[in-house]
Amino acid sequence: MAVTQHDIAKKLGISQRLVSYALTGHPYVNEEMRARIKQEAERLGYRPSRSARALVTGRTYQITLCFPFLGPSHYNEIIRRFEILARQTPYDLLVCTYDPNGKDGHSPQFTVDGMIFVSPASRLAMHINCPVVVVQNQMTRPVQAHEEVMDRVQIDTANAANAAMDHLWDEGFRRIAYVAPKHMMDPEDFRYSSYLEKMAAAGLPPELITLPIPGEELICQNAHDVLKEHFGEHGFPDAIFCSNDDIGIGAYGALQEMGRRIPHETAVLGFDDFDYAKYLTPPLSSVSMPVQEACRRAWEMLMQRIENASLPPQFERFDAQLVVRKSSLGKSKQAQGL
Amino acid sequence: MAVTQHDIAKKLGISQRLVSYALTGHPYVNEEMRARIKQEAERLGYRPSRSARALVTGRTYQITLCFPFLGPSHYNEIIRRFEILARQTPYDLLVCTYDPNGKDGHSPQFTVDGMIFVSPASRLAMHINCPVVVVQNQMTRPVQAHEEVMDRVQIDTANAANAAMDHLWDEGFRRIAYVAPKHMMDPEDFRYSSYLEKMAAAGLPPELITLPIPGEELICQNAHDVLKEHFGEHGFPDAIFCSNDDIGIGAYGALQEMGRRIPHETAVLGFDDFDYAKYLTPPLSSVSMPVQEACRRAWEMLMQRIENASLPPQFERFDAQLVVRKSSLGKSKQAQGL
DNA sequence: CTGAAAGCGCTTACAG
DNA sequence: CTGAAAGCGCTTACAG
Repeated sequence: MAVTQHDIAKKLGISQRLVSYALTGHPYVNEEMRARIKQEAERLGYRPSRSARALVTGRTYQITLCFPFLGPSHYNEIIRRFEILARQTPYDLLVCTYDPNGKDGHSPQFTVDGMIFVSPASRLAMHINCPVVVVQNQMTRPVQAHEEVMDRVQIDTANAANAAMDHLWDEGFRRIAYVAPKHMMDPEDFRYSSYLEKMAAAGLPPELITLPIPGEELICQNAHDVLKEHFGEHGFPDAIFCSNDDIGIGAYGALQEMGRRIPHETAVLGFDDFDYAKYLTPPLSSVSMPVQEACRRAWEMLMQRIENASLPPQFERFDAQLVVRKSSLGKSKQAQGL
Repeated sequence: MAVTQHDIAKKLGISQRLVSYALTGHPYVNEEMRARIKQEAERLGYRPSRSARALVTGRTYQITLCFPFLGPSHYNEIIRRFEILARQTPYDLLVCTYDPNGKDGHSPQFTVDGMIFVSPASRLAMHINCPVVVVQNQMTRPVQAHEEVMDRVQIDTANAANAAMDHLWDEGFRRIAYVAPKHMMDPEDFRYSSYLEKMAAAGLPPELITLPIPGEELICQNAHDVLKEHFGEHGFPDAIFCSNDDIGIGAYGALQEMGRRIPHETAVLGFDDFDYAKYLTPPLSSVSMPVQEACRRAWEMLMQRIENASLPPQFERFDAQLVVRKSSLGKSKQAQGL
């Protein structure tokens, strides 16, 4: 099968241990010998067995990145950021999905050096007995006991979500709909709660448009289909607050196909501020997430936790921020050509 | 440290081997004992060491998915598809980037059961001594000797790329620009060669707009910035042929900000047909890639190669297909309101 | 500096 | 059915 250190040693008439020392940079090897060994390793096409190394060192040099599902551009950006970070370290990156509602059924079965959970998985992460960092949106509920002992990077969405609803209101929109997949119609989520509160305060009925939980189908397509049907049955809202930008794009498509102009007839506001938002026609208002900073900090926390398991819980918050673009401007600002 | 099979055995007063048999489903264990062992394993929070298992079985149950870089929505869809496939098997998915020009410097150092290279990496993949499948676009050059012995899923882009250029021409556009990152300005790439040939046949000078090779910056933003500058200096082409849809979105942004209407004043045609294409304003013409089928087939090939290393080289081709939408319609069709 | 060896946590033939 | 054991490919203390 594969070439081992033993093969190299035999070829060179030396001990296997010397090969190991030479290859891992142990100082007790003279440089001439090290060079010969490395050359022979290369010649034979030697590749170290990560399993064997991991077994003896207790380190896999693998980090698992866990999402509730894949698809959203926002997650794509997160994977991209973590890959850039991982590339600068000896760690490799595993990507997997978990069932956020499953107890721990879908959670990765095997050992890695650390895990990063994106989003609501704090319940799941609790059962993992390796270094874990959770990147999650701030919730309306107080921090739970099991969360307080975890390393967490929190994105504060409360202000931004409130600002988004205030903005839509101030722009003069009254019939405002909220669109989200089923699992995000959650009173603990600030998007949802901000929406409900604002509408309740105004004495207006909420208009909730629920999408299926993302599976194999595409989120933007789900959104497009459901919204077209909704508009056909109930007519058009003045504004649509989307729980992410993928839904926002679906809304753009639905409105456009039905001849409805954005924002003149129906305004759209997204969430996550993905890369494309500012280049859409019209540019999509959204809530910007500090992805790069959050990922960098999460990675740093994880590295420190791996170094030192007894570190006190680490915590850092970053603010999400409303970004107003043309897609959510009311009649007065539109007239000003803003 | 972590709980081992030995710990479970000691607690139950049985041998470690019995624990192993019980957990891996070996028939030589009576069901009552198996249940007791499984229960105790659960109670202790046992998780098998993948390193130890891999060391003895020679299987890591890990597959590495390699991209030249991350970022494009098209790659996001590919990751998503492979994750869905992997989830139905015992395999985990690693995601990494490689330097397509490096000899093998950046290639993953460690052993996995198989690798999937997306895009041009055939040179690199050649040096890997584990099962490899390459998913690549058809090239203008003949298949090379080292490629013929590899398992390959090929996307045939020749017809679609020609059809795209013919379409732009037939719609009446004459000043057509081609936009691509530097490494894709490659005569072996059918997008580029189709473009050059069509322009040459028409006796028109090519208008090549070169983007930097994707790094940490975003592709759509690079495209946006470079295009704005180009338009400012050289004015607007009649149509823009983009080597992927991320660039297409950047073009939308640049044109929109400069007050140029699509397609009335400048048409845009993308490549990859990402999820958002049909929901953009106007819907983006593109070339649709059979991502789901290609990924499914690549995964199947890899599983078969792992089962049987002596299988003859596997090969399958899928066709890319031009999808005409509103963004590339010429004046006559626009007038018809199509 | 180097040889002979223990051991990481598993799987799996080999005897009983 | 089960006990005692070999061995996967490494790293690393322990003697010399």
